[in-house]
Amino acid sequence: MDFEPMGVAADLIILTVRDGSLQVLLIRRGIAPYKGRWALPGGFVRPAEDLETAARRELAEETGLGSDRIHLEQVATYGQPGRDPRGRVVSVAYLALVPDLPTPVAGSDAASASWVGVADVLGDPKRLAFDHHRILTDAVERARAKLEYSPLATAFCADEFTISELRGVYEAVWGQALDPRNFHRKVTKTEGFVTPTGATTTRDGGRPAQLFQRGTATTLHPPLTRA
Amino acid sequence: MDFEPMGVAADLIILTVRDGSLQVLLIRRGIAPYKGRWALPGGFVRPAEDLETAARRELAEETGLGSDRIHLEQVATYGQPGRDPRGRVVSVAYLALVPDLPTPVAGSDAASASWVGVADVLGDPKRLAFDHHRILTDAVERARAKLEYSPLATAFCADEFTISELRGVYEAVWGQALDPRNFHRKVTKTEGFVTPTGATTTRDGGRPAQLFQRGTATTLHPPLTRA
DNA sequence: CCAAAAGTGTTGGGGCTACACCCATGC
DNA sequence: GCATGGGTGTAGCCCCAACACTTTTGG
Repeated sequence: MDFEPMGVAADLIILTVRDGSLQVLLIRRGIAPYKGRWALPGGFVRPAEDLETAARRELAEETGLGSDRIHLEQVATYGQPGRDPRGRVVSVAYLALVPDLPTPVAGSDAASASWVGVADVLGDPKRLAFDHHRILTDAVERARAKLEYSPLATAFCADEFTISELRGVYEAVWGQALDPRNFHRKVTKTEGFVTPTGATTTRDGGRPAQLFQRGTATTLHPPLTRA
Repeated sequence: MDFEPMGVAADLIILTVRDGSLQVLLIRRGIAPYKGRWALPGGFVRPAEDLETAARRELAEETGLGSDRIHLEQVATYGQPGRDPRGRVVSVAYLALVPDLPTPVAGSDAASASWVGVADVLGDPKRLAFDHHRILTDAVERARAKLEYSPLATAFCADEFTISELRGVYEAVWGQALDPRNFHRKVTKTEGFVTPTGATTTRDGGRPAQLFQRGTATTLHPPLTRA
């Protein structure tokens, strides 16, 4: 075997919807390089550890969540020579979608981790360390695209949610208002997207709304459409 | 920096359409492990080399094509401990789509490289070395999905092609017959999918067919649909 | 002339957008 | 009662699958 050894890291793009906007969990770097700049959480993959296991471990460290039920998927791998000034590091990016957490960034080991609006970060290419702006761009586009043809938006919701809360997720991620009536019909008619629990809530005001859980579908036929 | 060094490889899934079926380029391994078994072509990323550059280099070695004009995209990264018995190797998989090459597997350095029907290989999970069956499965599904919403099918065609040749690509990749008349209308009406060259050919028999080139679109609105 | 493939026209049905309208709650 | 959001009905439009039909070649 004749290869140059490299560092392999798992970096996380942890997205949530809070206060009607899409937000990403960032940490402020305490050490060089890029000391004081914002960065995506992440760390090196351990010798006997699977890539996804490493990503779940980092996720648990950052959010304090036993992360089995959190949606996590690989996005892409970034390996430009020079992307990390300390040496040759290849980074595998994982996208995590989490519900609005009651405890904001609990057991985090990073001194300062916080939720930041995605629109703000994407608007300033110099805000993030390394090539993390590029990674975030790719991950957010992946999330936006997947809302169209998968039931993934439910990953942003609590166990039980109303249709209008689900619509709020779409509106935050896509940055676009949707017709509440047509959205309601489309979601409830699509086989396996959501299943009613029988309960209702008035937490959104107005007439009581039915509560739903995630369904069993993995793809949406037909898809929802942006713009 | 406190990390365990790992080998990073770029593996290739090179697909083409020949004789009406989707085929993949495989090499027969001359050395252990998995000696004598079929495998995807690939190799280690060099110290100062970008991941995609490594993939293009391997592609050129296997196909003999100056590969600038070949479609190449990253699919996913595989890093299970134990996936390579020789040590910890993380493999970044790249999907390449090539036209039916006049010279079958020219400048290949591997003793025996050949085109194999994808359906055959996918039907037998033990045919390929390492976790390459899994990698191939993922890459083929990616290709099938992308034909729906991108003009990527043209990557399988020569510089000039007829609509029915393009339809043949769809039928081979999706394993499904399409209506020639509706397909023709859909493709030619979709802005930027194909542009007519003005020339015609009778190489497919029957009435002369117009020749087309790839257009400039990157996504198809509306998409073509399977099943 | 006939076979074969290219390409156009047409029609009926399904789904979707846009909006009118009614329902059930809190205050 | 009135504001607020939940949910249903429906009309018109567009798209699209299905298929009849015409065109242009080779043999």
